[in-house]
Amino acid sequence: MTVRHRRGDVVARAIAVLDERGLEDWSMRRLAADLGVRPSALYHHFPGKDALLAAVADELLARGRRPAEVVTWESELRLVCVELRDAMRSHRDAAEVIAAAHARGVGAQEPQRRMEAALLRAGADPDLARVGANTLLHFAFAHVADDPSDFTLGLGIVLDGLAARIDVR
Amino acid sequence: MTVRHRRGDVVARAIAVLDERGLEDWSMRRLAADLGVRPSALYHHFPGKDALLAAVADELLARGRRPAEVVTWESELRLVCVELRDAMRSHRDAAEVIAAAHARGVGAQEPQRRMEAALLRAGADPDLARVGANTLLHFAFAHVADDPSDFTLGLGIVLDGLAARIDVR
DNA sequence: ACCTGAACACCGTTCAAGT
DNA sequence: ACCTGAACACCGTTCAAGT
Repeated sequence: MTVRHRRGDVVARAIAVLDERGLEDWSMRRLAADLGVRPSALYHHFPGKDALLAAVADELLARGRRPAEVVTWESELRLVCVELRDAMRSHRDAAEVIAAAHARGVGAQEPQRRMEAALLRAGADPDLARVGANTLLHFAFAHVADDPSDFTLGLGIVLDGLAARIDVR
Repeated sequence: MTVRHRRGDVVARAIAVLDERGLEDWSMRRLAADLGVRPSALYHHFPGKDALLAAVADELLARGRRPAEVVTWESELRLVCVELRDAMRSHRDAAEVIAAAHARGVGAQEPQRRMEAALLRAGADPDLARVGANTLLHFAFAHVADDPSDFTLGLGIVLDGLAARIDVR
């Protein structure tokens, strides 16, 4: 008699193990044990550890999305950054998981695309939109641990710099 | 007959192994083999892997420092960011090593302190100096892989935002 | 001061085979 | 579709002992 899971079960349990143990102590073997399954069984659902953690990152971001009515481009950028920040604070070591997936180009790509699009709509030229989105994204990555007020202050600094460059053209 | 090394030899060889194999394949055991020594010998020089890699990070930053005559606070901040960027590009995976050491609070603390001091001298209040230094530091971390022109553009965005907040007070 | 020898408690991944 | 069993090639770290 064997235990049987679906892909979604595995991701959900992976997040639970993350909360219980932290990323440092997260392993394919630990997750398998937690699921009551042999390590090799995980490779039926995912090609490897990186892919599994990328799926975790995407799931955390998806959970954090909220329907939004957005008026100005600045408020849209703020919203994406705050959503991202909240996703990164939603579970233990979520920030590392999301940043790592993004760095490998294997997940967590959506926030960047949304911000780049918003900047283009605002009238930024393609270079500025790309660099600006990247700057904001990494700003959010870097300041997960800050006070909300520090986060807002830093975000304002970057947005002011962007606004100055958009108005000038 | 045994091979004998000093702390500095170990760090230098650690950097060489990083260049040859990359961080992914860097291990205490691999470094030990490279030095012609048993893994346990490394624990005579360093308490563990994290401490050894923190020493690597500090060495890479120290190598990248150049004597500078600086006039404006903006040019000083630019200089620190460029030095940091250069250190992060000086060897394979140097960026990850430096960022990880900084994140653990175990090394690579100097650039941040220099930038905070520069901002204070420029007349920023303590909160702005702290947050600004952090923002710039993580900006540099985040944009190692960018074109020099993208790096300069993004840096300008952040510096403009800072300048606006310093002038206003 | 610097190193060996030997062990402990782990890893990620592969693959033939089972149901 | 999902899992087992068994193996391969690794990890970081500790510690008594050697020179």
